[in-house]
Amino acid sequence: MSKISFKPMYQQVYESLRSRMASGELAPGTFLPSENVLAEDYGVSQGTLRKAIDRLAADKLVVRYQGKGTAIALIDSDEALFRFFRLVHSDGHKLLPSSQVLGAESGQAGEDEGKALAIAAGDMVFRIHRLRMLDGSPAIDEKITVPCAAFPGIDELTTDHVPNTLYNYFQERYGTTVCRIREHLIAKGATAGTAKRLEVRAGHPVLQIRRVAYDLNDRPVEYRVMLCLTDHVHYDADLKR
Amino acid sequence: MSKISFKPMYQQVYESLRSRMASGELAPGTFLPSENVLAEDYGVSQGTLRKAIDRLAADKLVVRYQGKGTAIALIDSDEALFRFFRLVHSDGHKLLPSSQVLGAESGQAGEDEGKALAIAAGDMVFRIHRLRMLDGSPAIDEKITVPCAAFPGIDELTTDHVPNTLYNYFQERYGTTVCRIREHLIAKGATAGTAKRLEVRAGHPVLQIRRVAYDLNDRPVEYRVMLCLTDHVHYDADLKR
DNA sequence: AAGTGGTCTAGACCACCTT
DNA sequence: AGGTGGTCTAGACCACTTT
Repeated sequence: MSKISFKPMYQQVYESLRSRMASGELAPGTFLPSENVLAEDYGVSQGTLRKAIDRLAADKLVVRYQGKGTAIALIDSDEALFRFFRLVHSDGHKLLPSSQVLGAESGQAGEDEGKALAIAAGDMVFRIHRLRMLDGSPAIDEKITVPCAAFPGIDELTTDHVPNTLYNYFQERYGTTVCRIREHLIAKGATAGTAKRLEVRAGHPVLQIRRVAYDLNDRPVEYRVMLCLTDHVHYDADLKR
Repeated sequence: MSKISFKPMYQQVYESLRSRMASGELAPGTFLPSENVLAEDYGVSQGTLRKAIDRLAADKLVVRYQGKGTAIALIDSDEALFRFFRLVHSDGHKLLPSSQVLGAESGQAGEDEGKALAIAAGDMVFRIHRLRMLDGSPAIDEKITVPCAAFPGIDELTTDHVPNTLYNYFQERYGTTVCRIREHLIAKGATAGTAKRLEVRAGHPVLQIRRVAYDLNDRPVEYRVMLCLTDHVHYDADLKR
């Protein structure tokens, strides 16, 4: 073994478990084998194995229940929407946007989409266009692009059957877990189309959020552009060093 | 001992070390006693003590050097500016803004400032107004408010002597370590004054970032409003779950 | 009672830095 | 050589959940 490739055991175990989750061998919602069993399997002590699971738990890929076991995290349930949703009402109260799907159809990836999703321009993608409301008035004009190759059969979705918690759908139907997103924010004037949908004049300042979502293998699985009216809402970022 | 107040030893040690850092007893840039010594002091095993320091290291409050010891993190040096600075050039290359101080004077806190800094409106504050440039053209119109009570003597700063890495200055002169910031982002049209300074027309869309910075005791120590031209720059947010 | 995760210990060996 | 942090082990005891 060459020296530069040395990795601590707990890291190897961490990576192994993580890739077994990525491959679908360990499915969301099920329980891991107990720490004793896993330690035996990997031929390490329980302490070393715990250190690996500590990292998975810190990543929130896994949830521990004392006395019961360790479960592979599900993205759905209670806070499905809010894990990656940083837009909050300025009054502090929660913000549960209803949404109205304006379109859902497949097409060929453009320049931007291809680059964001690490596919070739022209590859098949599926697009969802949706308008999210807040307190009854339109607040977010949202366009979502997803590579068909990663989600076979997704192009059969119709406007009336787009799930409103998409990441939950990815996980349940495709075993794809979104575990990281990256967002680029700028301020710009609303285009004519966006302005009409948001019921403001063209050029009205809107917050543009360009998001790329990554799965457990660090591959981009979704590209999303949101144009937000921030008159009664703001983007909340909390940076701990 | 009542049951509900039970805390694991490693957490007690973590909190103790953290508060000793907050009080200035453990100063930034110095080294902690060795793990063996600390374990002895606290009457715990080395493993338990390591777990406490693991958390401090995860918080980046402390840096470990194998063979040398564990140092209390300094905020200055190389990446002082970029730890909390999320604005990056759209071309990807780094962005080192030069700044031009437009004003630095004390005054009384207004409504917003008081609420953000958890002080009463009317309490003395010190304000810095500064314009940051990017590639030679103005890009950020920045107003900073700091409570005088937390930084005695800061009102003696003059326009020509405002340090450009403020958090570094807080730490070196006052022993105050900014360890967390919270930012609220919205898009809005530039006011007349801002527009003039940024050399755009009034109403031009700008990204407004309202930041509150917190010290180790979780007390707000700075309030900052940045108005950013995002024509060649964007705000970069990375959310791992 | 048996199994699970949660805490804590004592000790071994290693890699790295300093003297 | 001696001290520091980094890894790993084996075992103890506890709290919680299930059977």
